[in-house]
Amino acid sequence: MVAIESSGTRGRRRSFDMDEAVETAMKLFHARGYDAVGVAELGAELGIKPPSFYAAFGSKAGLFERALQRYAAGEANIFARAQADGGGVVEVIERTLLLAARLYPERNGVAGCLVLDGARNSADPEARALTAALRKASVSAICAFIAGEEPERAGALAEFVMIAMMGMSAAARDGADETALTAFAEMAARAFRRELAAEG
Amino acid sequence: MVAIESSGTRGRRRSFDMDEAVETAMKLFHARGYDAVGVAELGAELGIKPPSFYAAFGSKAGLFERALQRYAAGEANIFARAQADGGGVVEVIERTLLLAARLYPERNGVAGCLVLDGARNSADPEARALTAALRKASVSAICAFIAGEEPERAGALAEFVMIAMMGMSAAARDGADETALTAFAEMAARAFRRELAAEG
DNA sequence: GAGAAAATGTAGTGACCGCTATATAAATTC
DNA sequence: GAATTTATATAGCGGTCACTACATTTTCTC
Repeated sequence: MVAIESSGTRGRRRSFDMDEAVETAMKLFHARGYDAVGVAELGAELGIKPPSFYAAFGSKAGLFERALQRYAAGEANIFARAQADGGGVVEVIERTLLLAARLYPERNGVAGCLVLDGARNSADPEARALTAALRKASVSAICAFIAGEEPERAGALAEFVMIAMMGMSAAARDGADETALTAFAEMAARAFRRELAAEG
Repeated sequence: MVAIESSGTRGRRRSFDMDEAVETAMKLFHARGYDAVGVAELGAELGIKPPSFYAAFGSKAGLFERALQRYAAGEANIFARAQADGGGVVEVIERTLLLAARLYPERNGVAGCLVLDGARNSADPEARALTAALRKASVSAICAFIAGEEPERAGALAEFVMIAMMGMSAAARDGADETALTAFAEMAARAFRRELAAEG
């Protein structure tokens, strides 16, 4: 018999698509937060039963980690996108803030940032640690970038940007629309520009 | 028999102090969020068993509502405190932001604002609605105050303050200390001052 | 004291939590 | 085909969730 589709690995083939499952889980976690999405619901939504779930992802936190990786690697990595378009510190930070204002408002039940708010108030230390690590990496990247022009105040300025993003994410999850967030982002961007210009 | 302490109402007297119980519940909800604090833990911490709990508060959300009222009526009502000290819009808003930076950092396991983050990601719509109502009242109060000097842009400016507070609360819950929050608050206050001064 | 009213303690409700033991089905290599 | 490997389905684990039925104790009014 000729194998129609040989995968090279033996054993029964997975009956569901991993990427698709992680994508679905990502949306669910993003929409309602880590704790509010149960394994039973994930299994039902993904079309897989508990044993397959745990064979594939190890645990609920394991799937959350994959969802976070997918999130951070995609278009939700706002600072990376803003940085990719080039320009100086002021331009990139302004683009970062405005992009957040455009991406955070609710769309299909999803609002804010998964990294900033996905595990907020979670009772699971593992889930909190996963998002915390990504936040730390994010603020470090922003800090390093700013340090290229302003090494002295890079830390405080990066913190300013991060806290502003946290505010926008929280506000978006509380229902703020793009207009409101953009108004905030523009004020924050002006503030950043002026802080950088002062005694620079 | 002479009644040693007649309460005027008949029936067995409550064996615990209501205010004390609400205070304890407030701290627990504030520290870990609404969903992460169970009725069993509340009962154990408050020293009351389920039937007394439900007789006194009606439900877990009922106790949360009392905790929120206590919180909003106390020293955590930052804007009210800043406003009470008098001064113009710029002074009051600056005081508000700086007071938040001083109050939000972790102290005894409690960080950030109960109204802003106490029910974040909660699966209970009632708990979310309770905090949402207080947020709405807060931003309305700030807006009305700003409108006294700047009726045109009061809405956007109040939103700016609110979103900045949300950012500080979230950052505090993620571990930001007073130094970091104060740096942010000062930048936000300068931004507010300049926005108000521009074409005012 | 009798009766009513309010709070209490004991015990347990059904539902959901994340997770797993066990057996079976489907794919491989030999 | 036999052995191995992987994924599947069925069923259920102990634990916690918010909440309650029921009987008892305490305190009131009369």
